[in-house]
Amino acid sequence: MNDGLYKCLAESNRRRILYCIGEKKMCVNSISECLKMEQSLVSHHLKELLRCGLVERERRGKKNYYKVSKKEIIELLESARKLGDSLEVCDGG
Amino acid sequence: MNDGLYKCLAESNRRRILYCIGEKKMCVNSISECLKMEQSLVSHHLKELLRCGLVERERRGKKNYYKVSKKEIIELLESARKLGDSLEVCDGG
DNA sequence: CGTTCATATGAACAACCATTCATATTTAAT
DNA sequence: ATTAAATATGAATGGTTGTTCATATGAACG
Repeated sequence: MNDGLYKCLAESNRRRILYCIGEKKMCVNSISECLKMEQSLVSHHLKELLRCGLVERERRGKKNYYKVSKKEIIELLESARKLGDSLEVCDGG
Repeated sequence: MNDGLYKCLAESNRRRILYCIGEKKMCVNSISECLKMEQSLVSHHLKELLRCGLVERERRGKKNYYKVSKKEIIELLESARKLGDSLEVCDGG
């Protein structure tokens, strides 16, 4: 069923992290600063992203570098965003 | 930000409903029977799908017919499924 | 070893969400 | 108007999840 992927992408901070990393490799601190998010929160989310295979980790010295594991992930985010924009959200009524 | 789309797709029963409807138009009862889900549950989920613009409703007599509002939605589900399958999920460790 | 930087972890809490049950609304037919 | 069929709604509940805070782990270096 692979609920994990969907659940993972459903969280806006996790999507922000993925977008932030993009095609680079980034350590936790950089992501944390870049997004102005608490370090521990970034860490928690990275753990979840790792668990679902959306990012990969590369330990180097003190720092841990993360990268998005497949370019298709960003592409998926892009098409979802476009699709989302094109939908007519119907609120209250 | 349009969190709605992602949140909506993150729920497996809602995805099942979308897949079930596919390119057809279906009334609540049919969906309910087809997926062996309680009528009220289907109704609740359809309401959410409607709210996010993922389905559209067509009232006809007693019955309400629902259809997936854009074919891109099913396509997105498909690519997400494929991507999900290709990811190496890393559990406990 | 002790210290510092970088990251991970765990507990606790609040907010959210899916499900169920019971009931209301709507439409059509008699 | 009554009844039945189809769907919607609301309250209640249990479970999940995001966030924070405090603390632990690990790695490098004096």
